Amino acid sequence: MDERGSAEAGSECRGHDHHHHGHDAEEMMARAERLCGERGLQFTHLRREVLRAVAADGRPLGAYDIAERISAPGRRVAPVSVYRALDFLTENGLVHRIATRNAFVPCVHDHGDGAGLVFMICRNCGSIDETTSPEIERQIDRTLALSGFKARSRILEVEGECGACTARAAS
Amino acid sequence: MDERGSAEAGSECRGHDHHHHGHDAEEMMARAERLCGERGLQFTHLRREVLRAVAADGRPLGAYDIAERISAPGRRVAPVSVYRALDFLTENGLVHRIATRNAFVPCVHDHGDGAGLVFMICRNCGSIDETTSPEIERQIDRTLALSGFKARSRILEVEGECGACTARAAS
DNA sequence: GTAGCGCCTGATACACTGTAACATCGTTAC
DNA sequence: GTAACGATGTTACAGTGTATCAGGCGCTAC
Repeated sequence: MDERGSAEAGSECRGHDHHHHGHDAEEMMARAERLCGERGLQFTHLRREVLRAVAADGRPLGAYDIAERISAPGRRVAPVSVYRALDFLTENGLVHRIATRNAFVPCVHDHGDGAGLVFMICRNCGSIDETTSPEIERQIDRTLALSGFKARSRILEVEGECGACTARAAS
Repeated sequence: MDERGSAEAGSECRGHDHHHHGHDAEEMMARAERLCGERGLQFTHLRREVLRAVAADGRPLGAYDIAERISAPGRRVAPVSVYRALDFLTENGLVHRIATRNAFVPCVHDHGDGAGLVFMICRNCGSIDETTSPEIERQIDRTLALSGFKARSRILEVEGECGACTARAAS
C-alpha cells in the first residue's frame, strides 16, 4: 500500500522548532498519565508502549508498524493488541487516526475533541501537522445547519506541501 | 447538474429503500458520457458498469461490493479491475471516495474538484450526502495560510444524524 | 480464602482493502 | 503488418481491521 514504514523521507517537519513538540514524547506520556489518573482509566503497559511509539516517531504510523516497533525478541505484540490500545488512546484524545493514510499520530494539542481540528499532510516529507480553527468549526456548523444535519464528529484532512518543504524547494 | 439550491442540498436522505435512484443513475450516466466525450476519455464497459453500480445504489459501496454486484455467473469481475475503474472515475470527478468508510459514492454535484466539498455521513441510516461551501473553503485556506501550508486537496467528512433521521426520531 | 466479576491481553483466524507484476487483447499510428 | 498504447484479466501478496475464545490479573463480596 503506501510506504510509511521505514522513516527516512523527511523527519524534519514534525518536531521542528516552529512546532512546539520538540520534547513531545516525555510531555505526551506525562499528559497521558495525568489524564488517565483524572478519569480513573488504566494506563497499562501496552497502552503506554503504543503511545510512546507513536509519540516518539511523530510521523504517522500504521498499526503494524507500531506492533513491530514495540515487539521485542522474546515478546511479540500482535497487531490486534495494538488496535485495542489505539482505540483506547483515540477515544481519550491522545492520538488521532488519519483516515486518508490509515495511520496514527500523537495529538499535539491539549484540546478535547471537536475543536475544529485540521490535519495538514505533507506530500513531500510525509509529516503531519495539526492545528485548530474555531472559525472553520463555526463555518462548518453553519453550513451543516442549512442541511439539517446534526454533526457528532468531523474530520478535516488537507494534503499539500508543508512550510518547511516549500521553503526548502524555494532556496 | 443540480437544480436544487445549495442551502437545501441535504434535505433528503440518500440511500433509503423508499426512494429510487433510477433517475439519478440515468442522469449520472448521461453526464459521465458527455464528460468523457468532451475530454476524449474512454468510457468503457467496465467503467460504465462500476459507475452504474455506485450510482444505482446511492449508498456508499466498497470495492468488493461493487465487484460482486457487477459480476455475472459467467463473468466474474475481480476487485482489482474495480479499483482501476474507480481510480478513473474519481480522477474525473464522477465518484468520491469516503476515506472514513473506505467506500465510494457517486458525485451528485457537477462541480470540478476543490469546491469546498463536505460529506455528511449519517450514523443511523448510513446515507451519505454531499454539499459544497465556498465559505468553508475560504476559511480553510485562510487558516492554512497562517501555517504556511500549501493545500492541494482537502477532505471534510462529518458524521452525525441526517435531517430525515432526526425528523423520524422526533415524530 | 475463594469465588465471582470486569477488564485487559494473548492468540488464532478471517474478512476486507489495496497494490504489484505480468499476460492478453483491441485500437490506433506508422 | 507491426509497433505502441491503453484497458482489462489474472495471480499473488501486503496491509488493515474485526470476531472470537481463552487466560490472566486485580477487585469486591461473601
